[in-house]
Amino acid sequence: MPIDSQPCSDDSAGPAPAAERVRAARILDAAGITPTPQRVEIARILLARPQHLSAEQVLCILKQGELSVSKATVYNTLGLFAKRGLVREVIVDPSKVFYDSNCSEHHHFYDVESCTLTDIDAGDVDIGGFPDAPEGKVVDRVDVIVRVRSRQG
Amino acid sequence: MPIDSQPCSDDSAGPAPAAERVRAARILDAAGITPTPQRVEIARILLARPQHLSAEQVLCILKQGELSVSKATVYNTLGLFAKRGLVREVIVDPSKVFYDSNCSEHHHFYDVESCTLTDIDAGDVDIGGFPDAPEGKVVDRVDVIVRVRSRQG
DNA sequence: TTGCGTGCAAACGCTTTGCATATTA
DNA sequence: TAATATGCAAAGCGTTTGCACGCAA
Repeated sequence: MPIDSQPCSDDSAGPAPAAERVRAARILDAAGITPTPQRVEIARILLARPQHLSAEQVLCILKQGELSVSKATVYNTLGLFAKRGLVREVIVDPSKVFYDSNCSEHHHFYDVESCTLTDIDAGDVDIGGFPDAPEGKVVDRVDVIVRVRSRQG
Repeated sequence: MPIDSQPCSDDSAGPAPAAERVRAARILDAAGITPTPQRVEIARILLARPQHLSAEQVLCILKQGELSVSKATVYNTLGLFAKRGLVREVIVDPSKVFYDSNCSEHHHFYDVESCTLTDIDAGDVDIGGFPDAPEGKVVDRVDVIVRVRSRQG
């Protein structure tokens, strides 16, 4: 089980933070989520671009900023975002959940050595029909996970 | 997050235990695993038929038998079996790993409410080609997980 | 004032580890 | 005898929960 201690960094070279915060706050409003400072900051980080971050990574990036956000709030907020459809939980590693800010339909490569996710465009994978869901059940979501590793691991 | 406290039971109405143990011991031998009593018992339970059990469920079934097996041994053994290809780890729930005794290629329905896995035959899902694995990487395994829930969840 | 959001610390649950004992080859 | 396996309890780690405080409607 690889331990990824890759240092985190908020290397978003995008618009000025203030503008990003406004954008983030609008997204929260649209999702019916009260845009508190902590939530706006987390949204700003996570929704800046399509990416896959664990709660720990989000917490680490937050620590580099001015606003202090507790661990519990990070977990609560990420859970809330996921419930409201702002991000998607990606479950590929038993030791942690990744939050994916790319909400369009797509799939993933998962590098089991670096614990890193990479998107696979939905158009690049055809999934032929699969059997009907069990009686009384409806399909919630289909995940395709392609686990990769270094040659001759 | 649904809590499944479904009681466990070793309802294998198959061959007599003694014969099953012999079979299990042979499988362990073939995999180069020393067939100790604990390992044989776990193999007997898990490999009796295609099924998906969590470590906790295995532990629970073991408690109903005569042989006592510690929690640590269950985890060590399941991890060893997975490493040697006797079972497959199925990661669909952040809170626990399932061990799948069906090693032929196939995929899964996962009922997020009952935390239950059901096989989907590999032949029933066509996966059109996906992009090449990232540079220097090889595909280890492709998982398709169809998450299902009750109608109008 | 009523409710919601936050921070903190403690609790939780699954899994792993350390070490002494027991078993296997 | 040398190496491996087991049991037990404790430690780890990601995540959740309980509760008091703070702030907005």
